[in-house]
Amino acid sequence: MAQPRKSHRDRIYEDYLERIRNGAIARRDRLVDTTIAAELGVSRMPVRDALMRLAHEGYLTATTRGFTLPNLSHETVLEIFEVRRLLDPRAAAWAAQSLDPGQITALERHAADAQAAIDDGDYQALYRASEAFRNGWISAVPNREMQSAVRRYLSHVQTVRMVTMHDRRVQQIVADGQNELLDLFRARDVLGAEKRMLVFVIQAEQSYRALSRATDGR
Amino acid sequence: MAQPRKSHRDRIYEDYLERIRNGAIARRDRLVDTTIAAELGVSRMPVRDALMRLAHEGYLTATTRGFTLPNLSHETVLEIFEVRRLLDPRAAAWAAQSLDPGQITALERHAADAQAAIDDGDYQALYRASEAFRNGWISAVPNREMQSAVRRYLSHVQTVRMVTMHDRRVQQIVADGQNELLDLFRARDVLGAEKRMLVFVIQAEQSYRALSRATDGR
DNA sequence: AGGCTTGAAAAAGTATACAGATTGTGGGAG
DNA sequence: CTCCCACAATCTGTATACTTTTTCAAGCCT
Repeated sequence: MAQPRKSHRDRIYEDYLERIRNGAIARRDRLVDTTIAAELGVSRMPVRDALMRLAHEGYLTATTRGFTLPNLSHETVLEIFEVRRLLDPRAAAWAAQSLDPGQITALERHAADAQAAIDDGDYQALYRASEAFRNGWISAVPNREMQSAVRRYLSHVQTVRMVTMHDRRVQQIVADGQNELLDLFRARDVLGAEKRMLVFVIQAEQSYRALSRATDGR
Repeated sequence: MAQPRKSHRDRIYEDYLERIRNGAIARRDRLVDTTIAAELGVSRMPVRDALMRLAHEGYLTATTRGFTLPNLSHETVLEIFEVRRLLDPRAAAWAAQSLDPGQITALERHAADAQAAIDDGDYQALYRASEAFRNGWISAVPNREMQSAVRRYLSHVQTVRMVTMHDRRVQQIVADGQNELLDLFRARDVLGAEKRMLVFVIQAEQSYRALSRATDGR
């Protein structure tokens, strides 16, 4: 165990970041410091600090009426895709070089969870499993700066999932991508993983473009 | 003019970010909220919020005794170089496509300032001119996400400058890089600018490796 | 009836106070 | 003279209170 010497602020920050990760915060939820403070039995201040930090890091957006999940515009989503096309493949290459057997076992479990969720048609579980898979390989990136640069686009990944993951073809793309990446990770195929991750990001962008056009003409 | 409707917090944030940019904060300075608050005639809170935000964004580090400029470890500097090798060239390509004549004129002025500073041996002026040049072309990047991703590594750039810029050969590399980039920007040579920026980042890394090894065995 | 005004409610911003933690220093014991 | 300890100074973390801004809607005017 790490030192339990942590401020309320940091605990709340980590708690809510985790909630955002695993989809426990709904898009309509409005997070208000006084409300959360009352629930936790602390004052506004540490809650406020945590929420403002999450907002500055892009995981939430501050409105005049509480914090909510960010509503990335269509343009912003496309802009972030360009950044991710540069970063994610290299990060995956690092992961391929560094993942240990235990971490690969964990990824296999997440991939199996994702497949099961697809079979059950359980979107919520599919989101969680996809996020766990992504979080898993990112954790193995030894370059800490690369790691945090890649992590930063969590909201983007979630937005894209929200738009695309209901589609059966997309679900297949995700399952195939996870399985092929797993093979490359097991083989420590650095260049293969880099290339496959680039393909995966491009596929995600194509799916997003196709499905966002179909559903909503922003 | 934009609306003057801004919180103290945001004004202080921008003010101190600007000070960090143009080198007005020395490495030994310790920024303490109560002190700054007293100078500005406000309470700790907005100052504290601004400083904590700057710290979370990597522009400062929080110590147990005030905020200071970050002391990036040798390893961190090298890790960030890898990220910048991916991002900076693409950002420069975007800039080449988008810079308008007025912006190019501004860049020419900054490059001239840099050359003058080199001739005078005025490091402080050279830092400022280099930062202004960098800030100038980054501002022209139309992809806002790319822009903020690249801006984020300000402290890295400053750290590298601090270690390398006293060297005559490095000064020549900087001057050459600025002039050649300017030519490419003027010609709207997107691919040329991308490639030249990659060369520039690699040169910076090589200079850093050589000079940090020479001066300090971290 | 429709548009505008106004005021109460909600939440963010700021101020102040105090508690907890850390650092540095001076004095005493050996 | 040196080492250790305790205490004061300093700064961060949290609590609470007050102020300002924004929103929303009821009611007024035309």
